[in-house]
Amino acid sequence: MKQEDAIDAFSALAHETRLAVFRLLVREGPEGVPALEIARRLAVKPSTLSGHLGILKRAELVTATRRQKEILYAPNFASVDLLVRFLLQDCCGGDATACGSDASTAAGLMVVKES
Amino acid sequence: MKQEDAIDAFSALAHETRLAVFRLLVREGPEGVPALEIARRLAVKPSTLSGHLGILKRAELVTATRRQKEILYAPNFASVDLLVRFLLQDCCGGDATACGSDASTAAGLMVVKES
DNA sequence: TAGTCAATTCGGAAGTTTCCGAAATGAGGG
DNA sequence: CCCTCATTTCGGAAACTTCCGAATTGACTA
Repeated sequence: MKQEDAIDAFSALAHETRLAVFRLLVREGPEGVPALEIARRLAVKPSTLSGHLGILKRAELVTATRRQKEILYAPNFASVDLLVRFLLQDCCGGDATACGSDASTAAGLMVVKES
Repeated sequence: MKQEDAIDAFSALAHETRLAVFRLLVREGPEGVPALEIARRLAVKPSTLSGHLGILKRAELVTATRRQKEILYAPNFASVDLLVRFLLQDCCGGDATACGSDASTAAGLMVVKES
């Protein structure tokens, strides 16, 4: 992952509506939710939502698949995983025990990094 | 964690210089690095960096501690952990096996969520 | 092919973020 | 107390982001 891609992903999530969309999709799971249903549930105008979905899609945080007339949006968990790994890469110069000592929860993320 | 806090954190990371600062601090570990050394290593003007460090600090992604004349900045791993948990909260309506099926790496993040 | 429903594109006004030089603040040491 | 060095604050111009109505595209059905 390049820095630029990480910035696209963080920018995409750094917005009230887009973060709400992503979390809604995470809750709903891999099946996906149609654009217009997302718009209705979050009380956002369809044209506005379309722009936001485009940004999330370009950042590869969501996938879009057509089902008849509708387009279903679903979260891309693999991208979140890559993003977190990128953020914590080479933590403490590679000696992960050095950061685990003061933040027990961070150790959990280190395990992810190693897996 | 409130949505607003998550947006502050994602916005903070959604910038070339700030992301580079955070990753530098992750690599350096919990000891911390003085502001002016960060500025030098990333070739950023001190006044510009100061604004960026303030944004990272307000988002609670870094901590600042004084050591004599210098202020040492260090990453806050616990906040990253909270942020990822917030993002993936109630994944697949609570049935984590539903998302693990198609993205093996995502399962790693789910483990974090459960720990 | 015409009709319908779902989703996207476009324009442009309003708001927000970014940058850096110069000046100000703050902490120590002599 | 004064000096020095580290860092922050301020201003204001340039660049980017956000919003939504109207028009458009695209896909399925009859």
